[in-house]
Amino acid sequence: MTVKSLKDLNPGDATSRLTGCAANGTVRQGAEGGGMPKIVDREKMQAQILDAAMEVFLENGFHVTKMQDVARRAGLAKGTLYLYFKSKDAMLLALLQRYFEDIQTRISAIPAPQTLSQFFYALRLSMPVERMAATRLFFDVLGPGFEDPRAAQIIGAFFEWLASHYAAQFQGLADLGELRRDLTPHQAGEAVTAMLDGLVIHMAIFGADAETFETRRNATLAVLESGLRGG
Amino acid sequence: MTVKSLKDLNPGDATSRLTGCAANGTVRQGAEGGGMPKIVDREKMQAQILDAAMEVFLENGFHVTKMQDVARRAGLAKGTLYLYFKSKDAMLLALLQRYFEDIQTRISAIPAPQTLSQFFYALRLSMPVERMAATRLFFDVLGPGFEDPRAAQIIGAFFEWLASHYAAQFQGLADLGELRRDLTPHQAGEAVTAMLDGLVIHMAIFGADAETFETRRNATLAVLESGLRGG
DNA sequence: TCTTTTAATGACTTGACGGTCATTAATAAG
DNA sequence: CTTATTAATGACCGTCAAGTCATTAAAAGA
Repeated sequence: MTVKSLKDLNPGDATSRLTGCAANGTVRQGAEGGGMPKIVDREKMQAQILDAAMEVFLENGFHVTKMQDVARRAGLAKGTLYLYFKSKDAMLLALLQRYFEDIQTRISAIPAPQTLSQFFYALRLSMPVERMAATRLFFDVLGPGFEDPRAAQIIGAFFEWLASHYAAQFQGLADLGELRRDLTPHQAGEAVTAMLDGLVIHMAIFGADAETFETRRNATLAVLESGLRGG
Repeated sequence: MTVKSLKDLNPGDATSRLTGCAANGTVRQGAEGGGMPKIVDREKMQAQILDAAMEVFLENGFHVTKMQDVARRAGLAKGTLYLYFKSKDAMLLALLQRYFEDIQTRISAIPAPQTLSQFFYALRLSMPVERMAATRLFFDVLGPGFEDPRAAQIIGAFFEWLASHYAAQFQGLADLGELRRDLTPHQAGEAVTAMLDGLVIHMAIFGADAETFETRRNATLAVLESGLRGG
């Protein structure tokens, strides 16, 4: 909390020290003579720390988790974390960025559906049960208890992207006559996004097992599918 | 946090001191002779404190709000709060209980709809824009950052009730042929509950203005309505 | 091996806030 | 007014965790 105007998620020099980064992950800079320092790959270290952080955040939540916990999981000392992330908040923001970029990449890779049924089939696949844990984590960070608005911005931007992604697919389906005529693809995209959120969040609230979730999901998707086809 | 086994939301004697509470709000107990004490109505004080707490929690969230803030808003000293609530957590739980009992009462008062359209009309009314702030507050308290499971239980119980309430209304609509045949009223209730959650939560995430929300809501409800009618 | 430069460490500092309690104020009967 | 009883107060305490920094370790050229 209390982070106001981070320009950079990295501490130290604003300009990355990785300018001369080699492919194998080690770095070389111009040798001036005398002894040469220990070198690490900052990006790789940051990634490893984020892996550890994601694990413990998912287990216990952001606010409950201490930097000490992250350090222990990463096999480092607490102080070391601050060589790679300016603060706990900065670490979280980097983590969110990476997480949603990853989801976005995976969803983008799914080929455009030719029918509504195909669309819903893909939907189920891109919405794994494991996402429940992540959703619970985001609760920690979306409410007014988290001062930095960037967390909400990152997540919000993802949902906007998702809605417009669905809208694009619905445009294609509309051209094929698979979508009711009185809804714009854009509106349909928004509706589906809201629906999916509701599903996952319900799972998170109730701590429902996978089976309960599937029943609910199927009912919800059935309603949604015939609702989109038109009545 | 760290509240493990609260038996009582009230501090002090387990048996309420309000046994002899008069209708006007003051209390009398058997006089033994000598001077008599200053008396206040515990329930009324608790209600006033909860009013103040709700205000500041909605403005800033649960974790960010200090007991000092609640006290200031209530026009009391911090220590006084602990005469009426055992802890900050206990205060929140009492607040949640009251809030959801209130919503439940109001929703229960809506007469049973005779058509699907009527149902959705009532739905819009029972889902005011102001609820967005409350939803944001609950994020604070639903995630893994909040140790006490009772908060999630209270909210979860409300949604279970809501789903079954909708299910009962859908049963009636099914008898009138207003509902598709391949969905049980129970399933439809779950679906609608998930959908509503998604809507409100989206508002909270995006900080959307009322107009944006209405557009989204209308699209979503249109999909839902024709989805429930059958395709 | 020696030296230079950077990386890693964890005890310590700092600040914050939930909760307590000795003290003071208020009430009302005698 | 006195006195008994309860209510209210806010300085204080204990705890806890984020973030710092003087110190130590590691790497690698000379």
